[in-house]
Amino acid sequence: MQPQPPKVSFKEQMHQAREDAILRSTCQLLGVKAFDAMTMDDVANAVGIAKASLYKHFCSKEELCSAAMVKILDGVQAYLAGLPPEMQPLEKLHALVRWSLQHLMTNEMPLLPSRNSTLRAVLMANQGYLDSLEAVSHQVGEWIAQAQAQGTIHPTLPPVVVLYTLYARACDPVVSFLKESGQYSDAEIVDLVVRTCFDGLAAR
Amino acid sequence: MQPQPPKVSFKEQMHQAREDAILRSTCQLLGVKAFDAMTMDDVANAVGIAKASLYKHFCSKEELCSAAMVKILDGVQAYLAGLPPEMQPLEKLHALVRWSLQHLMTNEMPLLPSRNSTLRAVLMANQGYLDSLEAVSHQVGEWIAQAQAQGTIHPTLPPVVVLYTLYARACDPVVSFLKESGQYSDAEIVDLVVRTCFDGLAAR
DNA sequence: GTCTATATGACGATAGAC
DNA sequence: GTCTATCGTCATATAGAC
Repeated sequence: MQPQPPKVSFKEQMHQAREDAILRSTCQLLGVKAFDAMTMDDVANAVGIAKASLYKHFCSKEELCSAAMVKILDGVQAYLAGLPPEMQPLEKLHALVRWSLQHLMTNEMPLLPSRNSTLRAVLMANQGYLDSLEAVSHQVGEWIAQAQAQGTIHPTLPPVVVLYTLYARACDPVVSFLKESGQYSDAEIVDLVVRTCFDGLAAR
Repeated sequence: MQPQPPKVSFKEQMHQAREDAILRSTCQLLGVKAFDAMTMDDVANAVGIAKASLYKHFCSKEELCSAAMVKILDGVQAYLAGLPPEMQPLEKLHALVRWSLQHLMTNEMPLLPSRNSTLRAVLMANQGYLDSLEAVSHQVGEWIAQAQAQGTIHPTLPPVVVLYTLYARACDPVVSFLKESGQYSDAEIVDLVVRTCFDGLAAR
């Protein structure tokens, strides 16, 4: 008799698939409502399972949301790793902001929780989140340094200011406001925000 | 017998003073925690009165927070009206952003509620807030138009994008992150954020 | 593991004495 | 108008049957 990896794997696959579905729903819900406003009933209904079943996968609302956020960060990390190596550092930073804004446009969970949010406090207490954030920040930090060395990002700006300014686009309320005004397409809004981020408001 | 305005006025002054204290505490609390996370007990404790007394002034949490926000907007309006007329439009816009950021640094309620917040939905349903916001926006909109005519704000940017981008500084998470990093003074942080807002990240 | 049903606690709002 | 005490409601989390 051979060992039976597929049989064990099937059960685990089901488990994993359910967990993914839970995390996907959580990410979408957290894009639409704040941490405090989102209930575990919301998540259970969105997934189509009973609330009690959620707690078989995640022992608390905090842990669930932290896991969802880590999933998002892992997605960014994968996207950044897949950018063509010949791309210029400034272009890679552009791509990062575009990626953030496009996900913001489709109401997914923001890459960065906005200030004063309960979610922020939850995440800052979660080591897994901090580790993932550090990994992404390290990669982005390299590109910032390279862009400053090349003179494509202003060299006198502290790198950490550049980093946070880029991250902040991921929860920029300008996007929602412009979207609600109905005057611009999603693509136009992304272009406009990317432009104001890198080029500023003042005339050159 | 003459009419007695001072006597009536005294009682009203007490009432007004209490109401101001309630609004001040509310503004501070909403700077530190989100609408959902702030409780009426928090407000009552901060003011030093019983929770039931709050409801003699404001009939609901929503109304209280809307009033607090209108108070903030009135403060901006007064500040903007007091700017010297000889000031250039671009400088007035700089001053607006500085004002927002300085209040953000002291953890007061953001001028603009961030996306997905329950507070945003509450405010959008409040006519008094919308009126005050419109008044401020009208004034700022004039300066934006003037600055674009002078060529000090980039003329091809839609004015509404400029307006929202300025407003968004009032809830910019970059401020909290830089403040928590402890590397920069409050004044330096304000300078850096004003600079990235108007001049962007890219080298000129 | 999934479900229904429930325990527990928190918060918005009010009743009623002073 | 201010207080203490309380009600009604809702959300997190769990118990226990299947």
